[in-house]
Amino acid sequence: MYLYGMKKREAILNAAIELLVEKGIHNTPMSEIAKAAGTGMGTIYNYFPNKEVLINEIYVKIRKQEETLFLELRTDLPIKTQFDIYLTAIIEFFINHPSYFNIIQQLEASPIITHENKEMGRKPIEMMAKLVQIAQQNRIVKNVDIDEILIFISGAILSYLNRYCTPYEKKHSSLKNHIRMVWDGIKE
Amino acid sequence: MYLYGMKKREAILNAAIELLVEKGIHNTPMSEIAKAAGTGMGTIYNYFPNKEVLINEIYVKIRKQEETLFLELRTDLPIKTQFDIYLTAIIEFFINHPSYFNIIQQLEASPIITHENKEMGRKPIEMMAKLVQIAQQNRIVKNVDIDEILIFISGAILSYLNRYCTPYEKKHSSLKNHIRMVWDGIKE
Amino acid sequence: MYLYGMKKREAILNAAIELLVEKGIHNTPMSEIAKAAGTGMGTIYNYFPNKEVLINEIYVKIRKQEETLFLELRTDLPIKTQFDIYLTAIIEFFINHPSYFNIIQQLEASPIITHENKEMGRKPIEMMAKLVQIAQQNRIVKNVDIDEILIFISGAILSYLNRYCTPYEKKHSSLKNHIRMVWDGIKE
Amino acid sequence: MYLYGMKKREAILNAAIELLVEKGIHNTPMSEIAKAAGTGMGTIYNYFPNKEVLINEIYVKIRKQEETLFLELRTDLPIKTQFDIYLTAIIEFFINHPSYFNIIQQLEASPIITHENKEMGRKPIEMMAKLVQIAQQNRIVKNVDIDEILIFISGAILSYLNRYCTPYEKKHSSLKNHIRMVWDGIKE
DNA sequence: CATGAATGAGAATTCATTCAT
DNA sequence: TATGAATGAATTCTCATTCAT
Repeated sequence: MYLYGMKKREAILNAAIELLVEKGIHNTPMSEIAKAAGTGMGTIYNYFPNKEVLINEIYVKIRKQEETLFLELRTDLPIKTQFDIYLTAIIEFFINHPSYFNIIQQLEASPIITHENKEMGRKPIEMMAKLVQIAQQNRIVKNVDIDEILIFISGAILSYLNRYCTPYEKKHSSLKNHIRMVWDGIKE
Repeated sequence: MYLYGMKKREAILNAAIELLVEKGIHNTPMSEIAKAAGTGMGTIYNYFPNKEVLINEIYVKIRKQEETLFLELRTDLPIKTQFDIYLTAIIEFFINHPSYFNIIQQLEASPIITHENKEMGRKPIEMMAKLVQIAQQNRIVKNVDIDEILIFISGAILSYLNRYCTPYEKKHSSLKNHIRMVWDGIKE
Repeated sequence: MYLYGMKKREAILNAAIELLVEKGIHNTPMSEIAKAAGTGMGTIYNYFPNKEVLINEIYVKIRKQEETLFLELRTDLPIKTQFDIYLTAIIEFFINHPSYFNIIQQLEASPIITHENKEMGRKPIEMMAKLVQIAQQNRIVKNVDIDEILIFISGAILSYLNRYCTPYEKKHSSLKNHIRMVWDGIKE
Repeated sequence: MYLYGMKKREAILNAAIELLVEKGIHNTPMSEIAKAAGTGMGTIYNYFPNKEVLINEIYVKIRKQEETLFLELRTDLPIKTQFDIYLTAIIEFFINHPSYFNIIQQLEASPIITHENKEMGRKPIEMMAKLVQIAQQNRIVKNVDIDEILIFISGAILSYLNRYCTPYEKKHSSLKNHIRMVWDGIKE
């Protein structure tokens, strides 16, 4: 059956995600992932050749989900509105999956994730790139190198989530204020 | 000698920093740190009770240096100028010590650094907090919760450095543009 | 197999016993135990979480075997006869397993064995306690606090074995004489 | 001066004794002994070539003190009285120095103490041997191989002290009862 | 003689990965 | 396929001993 193993595979990935958040990559042995996933240790190796690949797949899995948030631009809406929608969506995505954010943070800094996958992880921003480009053409956004603008935006997203998703830090900043600051930063 | 051990201690910390950047925390055995520092393995344990403490001290060491950048506000200068100075200084500090930035990134996400030290690491931003407060009183900066503004600013700094200091990514964004965007984001 | 691991577990315990006698606890690395048991180092840790537990289990194993010597009193026999049987049995048990006695001696004085296990190690003497109690009721044994009598008896056993099982000391004292002295010591 | 170092030497031995009781031989590093003795680590090695020798000297030191208890027989007294005096003296010696007993117990089972020193440790019993011999000649004590009798006696002493000096065990057995049992055991 | 920092051999322990069942 | 016991290389950490001061 072409779906063979899909259940187990998912179970392993999900168990791994949970444990990675809880204990960090290097304190999460494969044996514990197996136990949490309800499989045997050897089974993991039927799906993933080694731990590195497993971790990379987690990274990719999250990035893929992130991508699905922005399949196409809503060209029928004003640019500013699209911008708001985009930022709100991505931030809410991680707020709803705080473990995803935690994992991404851990992995982004880790040498385990291949350069290739890290590059691929930046894809979701391409949609934003298009949006910014259009905005620049309409002279709504500063005429600055687009990469610089994207860096600026992603930094803002990151720092917001960083505070929001970190334990010990419970003050819920206003998302609207934050998005407004970002917009004011980039707008013409 | 009253400077007992300062030489060895420093040698160990510096060797560790270099290796941490090169290979990541968990691929850097204590034995290699010792070798790189030109000491015996046991010597490390004369200065640091275990690896965790050593790593934490590296984190603290960097944060302490960061702190020295902002001992006092230059109240004789216009706020906007102070703001530029501050941001430029912090960003240039890390640009001049790219390994420091790399380390901080690795460690900020790591469960090895104690909560206490992470808190302490946020001190440098307190100077900025004062500046923002004054700016708000003068209605130069948006009347938004000060924490939100600081998050916004630090996010911008982070993302800029992230691009700048990451290997594989050599396009040097314009610092001026970046700072301008930050300012436009927060200004009234 | 429902006997999972019994083979390896036993092999490890037995190898450890042999080495402990030969070289003492602190001169017996886990790696050597593994080699002697014909397993890999890691295997030991599949059965015993650490060295301390392994050592404790050896202690318990021996004490458990000792216990089986005295499952029930032979109430059909005269008390004095039972007394002889008991003492002879326990002394012969250790004479037949001189390494067990050596181990017990080493471990009894060691802070590695938990208080709980040490307590449990005194169980075998409880059978003797019953016997003494009956003897006292029949006014065959001195009317002295039973614990004192048991201490006296176990001391006698210990010292006999100590001489008998110690290397360098080959003079075989007469067991009968020894038991008679013990009896004379406690009899009314 | 011929007393050179006597102070330091004693300080080291005493500190070591204290620590050995508290933590066991193998959990007492030389560095801690030095600290407790108020000397530098290197100083220890001016008095004792290595740890083994230091430990052996502790053993010898205690045994020597034990010896001084019985410099000569009190031939003016009845044998039974001498016997009582002897046993009481030795038991009270260790009751007054419980750490000595603990050390002796630890060391007797340890391969660190040389065979030579262990043999020497049995000297104190020679006085008792003489006493027993005389008693046998007077047909007061059983005509059994003298070594067997000595083993019996020392076992009784040991077990009494064992209970008395062990932590967790606070019931104070009556010394008189114990000595009476020993006597009854050996008397004709 | 006194000191204690430096050393590195050696010990315990972990864990990714394999492979027989 | 699924399993998990077995494995040993790799890692952290300890501590007896040395030696320059």
